[in-house]
Amino acid sequence: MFKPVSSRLNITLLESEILRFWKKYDIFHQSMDSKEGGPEYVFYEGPPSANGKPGVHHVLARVFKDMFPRYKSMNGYHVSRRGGWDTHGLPVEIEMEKRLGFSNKQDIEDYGIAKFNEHCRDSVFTYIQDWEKLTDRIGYWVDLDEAYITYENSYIESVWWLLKSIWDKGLLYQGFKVVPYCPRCGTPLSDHEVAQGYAQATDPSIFVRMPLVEEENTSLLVWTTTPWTLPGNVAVAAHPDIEYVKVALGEGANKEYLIMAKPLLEKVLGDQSYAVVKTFKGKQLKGKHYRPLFTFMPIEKDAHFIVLADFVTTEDGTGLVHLAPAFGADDMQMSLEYDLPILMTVNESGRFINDIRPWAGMWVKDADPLIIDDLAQRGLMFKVGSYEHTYPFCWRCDTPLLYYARSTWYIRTSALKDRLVALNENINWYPEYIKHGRFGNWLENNIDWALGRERYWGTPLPVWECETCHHQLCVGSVAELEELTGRNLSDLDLHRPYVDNVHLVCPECNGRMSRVQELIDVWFDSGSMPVAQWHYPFENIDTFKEQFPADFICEAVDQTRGWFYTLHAISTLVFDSHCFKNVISLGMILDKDGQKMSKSRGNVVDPWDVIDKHGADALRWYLYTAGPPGQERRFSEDLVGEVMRTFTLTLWNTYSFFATYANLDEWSPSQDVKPEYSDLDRWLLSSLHALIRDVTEAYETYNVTAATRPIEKFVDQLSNWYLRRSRRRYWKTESDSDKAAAYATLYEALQTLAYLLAPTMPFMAEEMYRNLVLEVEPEAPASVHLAEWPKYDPSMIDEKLNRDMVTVMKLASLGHAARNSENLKVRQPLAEAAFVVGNADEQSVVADFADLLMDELNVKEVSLLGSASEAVEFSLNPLPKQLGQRFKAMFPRVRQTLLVLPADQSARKLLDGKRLTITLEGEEFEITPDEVEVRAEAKEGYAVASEGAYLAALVTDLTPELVDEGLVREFVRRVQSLRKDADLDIADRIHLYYSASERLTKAISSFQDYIMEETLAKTVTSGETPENLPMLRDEFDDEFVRISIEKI
RNA sequence: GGGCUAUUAGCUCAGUUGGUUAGAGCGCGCCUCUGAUAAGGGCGAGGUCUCUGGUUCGAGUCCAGAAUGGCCCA
Repeated sequence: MFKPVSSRLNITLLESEILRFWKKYDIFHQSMDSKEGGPEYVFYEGPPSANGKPGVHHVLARVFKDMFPRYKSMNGYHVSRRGGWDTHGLPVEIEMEKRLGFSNKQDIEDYGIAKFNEHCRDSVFTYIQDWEKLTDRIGYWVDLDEAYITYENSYIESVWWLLKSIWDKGLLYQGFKVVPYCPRCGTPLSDHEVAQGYAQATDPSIFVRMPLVEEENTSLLVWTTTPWTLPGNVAVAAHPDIEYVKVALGEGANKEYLIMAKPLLEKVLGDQSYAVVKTFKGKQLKGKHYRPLFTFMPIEKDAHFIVLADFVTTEDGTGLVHLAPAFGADDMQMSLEYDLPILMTVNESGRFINDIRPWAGMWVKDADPLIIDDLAQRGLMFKVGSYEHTYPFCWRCDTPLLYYARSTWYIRTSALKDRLVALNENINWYPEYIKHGRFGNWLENNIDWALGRERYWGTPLPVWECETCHHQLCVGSVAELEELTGRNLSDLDLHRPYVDNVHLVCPECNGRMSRVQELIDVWFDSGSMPVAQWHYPFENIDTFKEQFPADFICEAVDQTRGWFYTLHAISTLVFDSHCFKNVISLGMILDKDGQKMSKSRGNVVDPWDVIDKHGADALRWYLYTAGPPGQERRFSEDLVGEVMRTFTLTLWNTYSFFATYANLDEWSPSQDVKPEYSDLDRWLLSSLHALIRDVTEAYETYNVTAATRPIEKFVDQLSNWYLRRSRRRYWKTESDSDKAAAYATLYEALQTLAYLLAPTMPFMAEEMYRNLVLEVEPEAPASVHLAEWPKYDPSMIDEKLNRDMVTVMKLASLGHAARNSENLKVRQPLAEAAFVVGNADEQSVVADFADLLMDELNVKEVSLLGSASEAVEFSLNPLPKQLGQRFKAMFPRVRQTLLVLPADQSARKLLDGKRLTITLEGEEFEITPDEVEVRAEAKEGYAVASEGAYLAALVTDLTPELVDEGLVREFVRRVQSLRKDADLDIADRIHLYYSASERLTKAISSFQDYIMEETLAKTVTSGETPENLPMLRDEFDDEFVRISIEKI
């Protein structure tokens, strides 16, 4: 016996029971332990940070992460799924600053780094319970008890080891990074802060001559709005593909040549007269040297020549851009590319340094007019004006921000660009376009990783520098630090400020060494997890080797340049290996109007609202099926409700139907009656095995929609076609081989669905499995998640049968349409339905599925209308695909020729499988039946419906017997609804009493046996009805009836 | 400003190597079926496939440009 299944589903109750069951028997750990010794499948959890509440977008990532480990586990793989938490970084600090009411770094220093960091450490798990609860509730199986935590000493030590490896390869270096900087506050501003302070500003707009060294009397014309940056100039950038010109201006002694971009000639020179001497592409300027405007500072490297850059535009200026690497991000980038010197002409207060003699100590903006004068006096100023634009100011003090180079640490990832690109080829991306698009482009244009952060709560950069001789060394472990200091540091917290208090003796000069101030980018933390989660190489050496690289990772698309990149970069740098083999990059979740979900918009959907209402499975299923995973998706609770109605409940009720009737019949998979499968059964099983095949294939290629949507379609066909057409087979009293086949087929389908749904709807699958499988097979694994993934049997798949059933469905649909067109209710039996089908192949379906069609359409007979039929008129539809490909440009004429042929006659030929011959411009062509569709239409006077090559026609004449039978079916339906209203059980027997009008009474008595069978009536009595029984009166088709039933 | 991506019915999405009448589900209206179902079936309303050019006998599909949304980076 199966556990009874109510047709009413209480989803939250069901899911909570299953959660209890999983917990009680620790099924999650069993699912790992039981596969010990099997092949490893490696999954990496991208660590979330628990200092904010989890939202529906976290659910998205988590359910996608969950399905593949579950699938692989069912296929015999051992999948350990270690959780992790990201705990460092600026967001944590900002949250804490807010709470403590701080507004800048000085506040933190005054408060004390130790105390501040202690608060940060405490705050990172503020919402950990929300995370754990939600993770558990949605059925995401991940090992949070063993989760790695990025702030732990062991984790940091592994990160140090990685940094040391990179240091040893000479790839960790100190350089400059240009940041928006407030000279008054003495601090860089974050992007967020900069965005608050944009305002309209007027700056000088000057055009300066930079004379070329090797071309007489010829200057580059260069534009800038920041004259104070000119003493820092080291190069000029031109666009490689823009056209430049050399123009001649002036007369006699004033004659000179200028070089600038051609499209900007008019704008810059206005109505001055000039002559274009030469036109050429920007790339031809590359490497030409010019005389520096200023020579205040000594320069050791080659400088003052033309470089090529894509960021040069022809919107403003001259198409030649002055580069001062200390004061512009693009400029700095070019200096790395061309190895240019970096001239720090300005100090941290925004004033010129002493080397800049005429203006030393002057606030740079004040120096602008003086610099302009100086250049003008030397004949280098071509034109002076002013320029209005938006410019960022400090949101605190309104000082104009300077873009200013600060010393910081970099990883020279650009040195390994080719490896980064090559190793990306080993990765399977889903969606595929990310590989060579967003990610590949990013790698191709790789720039060095700016690693340093001047902050407090994070992994300290383990570089010590000598205060005397500036010798630097990188420390890769606590043991190494102990050796260098000769102290026991096993209790040392590796965070600031404690680690800053560790000083070393310089091996070069015996001076005192201190740690540099910086922390590292928090992305380096998470990108280190393959190594650091195991405290490799200090422990778990074998485990690390077994768990690297990952088979599968999955996060949202915003991680492309975040975690995906840092994983890839670190493993390329340290191991020369890719880090993950398969990756799914998920689209973002938007609200129902396509807007980004954000707290400020107030459109954030709380996952709990959805889960409490529709359950975790429905939410999961929605997320898998709603659209391609890589695409952003609009989310609303209603759409999850739709999953519930159209999929979950359909499946549930099929399952409930099965359990109910199987129990009534005491059917079990081991019963002795040998099943005799019908075509309908064979069709369902054929579809089922094709489904197993397709879903398995989809999992193997990480195609989530293909692994889920077909299941939905199958369930729809199972319920609304197979079961609807088979219902009577379960109702009938005798337990024959046909009934056995019906049960066996439905059972196999439902049981298989439990397995196929296990990775995606773990709750529903568990419920079905435990009832359908465990109840009859107590030795089976206790959970579907411990069971084996089903294998398909190719011999069960009958493609022809699958196609035929599609045709049958189409004919049935047309039959219904035909009834509808004449307002003929399905309850009214008709004498005959006749069909036309498109081609010879399909003609057998009408005979093969005659019973099914008769039953579905409530007709006494079905037949096939041949090509000779009088009832049908044919026309030709030349098929553009076939004929177009064959005749190309001739197609329109071929089509015309076919359309003017005598349609009826040609169609009959084609229907008999013969070819047509047409003549076109004196040439003869044979047209095959595949190239023309024959369309059928009924002549007047029949109830018909047609679509393309298919047609259904109904014989509408009614005999008195057919009318009687129709009346009886109306009567039966009313008895049934009375039974239902009276809350009778489906198997309850009744006494049936009625009184009715004369015609109906006659009909009822002549179909008495049929009525008794349909309504489970032991007796049918006409006349007076006993008192106090459920009763119904009704009128239909000019007849009157009163019905009462009595439960026996 | 740059890169990537998307835009098809009121909503959520399909749409094969280009094939002439662009589909499904939900929602809406009418009808119908039902002792598994919160369901099923039929009909109907609802589309300048974001726009502009181009290639082609033929473009939702290919190419170029633009607009708008999203993500990332400046």
